[in-house]
Amino acid sequence: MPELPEVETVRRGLQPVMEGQRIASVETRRHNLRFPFQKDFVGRLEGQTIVGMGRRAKLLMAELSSGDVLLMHLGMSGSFRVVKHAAATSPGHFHHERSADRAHDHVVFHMASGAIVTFNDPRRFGYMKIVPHSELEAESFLRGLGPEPLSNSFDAAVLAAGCAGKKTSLKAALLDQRVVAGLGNIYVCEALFRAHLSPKRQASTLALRSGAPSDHARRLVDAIHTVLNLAIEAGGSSLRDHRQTTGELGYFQHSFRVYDREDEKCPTKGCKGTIKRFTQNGRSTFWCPTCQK
DNA sequence: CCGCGGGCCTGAGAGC
DNA sequence: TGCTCTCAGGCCCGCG
Repeated sequence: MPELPEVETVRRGLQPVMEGQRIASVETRRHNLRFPFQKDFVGRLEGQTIVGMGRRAKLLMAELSSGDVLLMHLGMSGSFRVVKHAAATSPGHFHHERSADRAHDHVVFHMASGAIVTFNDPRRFGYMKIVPHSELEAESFLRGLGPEPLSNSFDAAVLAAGCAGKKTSLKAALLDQRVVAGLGNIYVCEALFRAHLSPKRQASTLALRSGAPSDHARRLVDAIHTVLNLAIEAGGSSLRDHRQTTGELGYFQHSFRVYDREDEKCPTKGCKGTIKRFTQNGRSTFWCPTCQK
């Protein structure tokens, strides 16, 4: 499911019910997700206040008053849901507590406010890990991540430098979280389409030209910014698993220009091409061979 | 450094 | 209905 826009959508949904709130209790309903829960996982959460709910790449990061940080990754099928709001703040929005007992609800957060938040993950590729704030820099899930694509630290020069010398395809480079952090298969396809760049192009062709980033790099950065911002505004893309924390679907899938649109007419004005699909690095690439060069 | 295959899991959809 | 097969938004490993 989740690439940067979906994770950001989840973060924005969790923030009002978790940030500034104390965790009363936590249930783990199995011993593992992708990895076994750490020893005393629950004990390090209960009683703590969530000072901030942040995001880095596809990771949610809940900063705790203890100085620990709870890292949460949605894997392929993970989702969070606010199943009950704080009693005092939204008395009209009671949700029956049975909604906290759907299949694959693996972790349940009971906030001191009365709010209940569940983490559901059928495939269990997701994970949670508690790391002391002072050890974040050494944390393997964070170390080596490239720039945040929507931050000031990401621009055409940075992207070009990240692609320099890479013999792999441009698509593979964009999926490499060390080059830019947070893109996945959908948004890479969509950004390449919007930039009119071929997924097959060698990544190094975006490299600096006599010290300045190429127009291609500029176009691609613009396209990445545009598609991520539009997707966040739409609450992410729901192909199967992604839900907002309210349970609503995201709706950016209706705005896909190439992803999952094999055999459709290319939406580029004046282009007579047809959207094609092929396998690249073991994953489906959707593109228009006529206008992506 | 790179591509590839396999693995981790479950569920949805297609075809028979 | 039900079986079998393929595929899925992520990511890691080992191999050649």
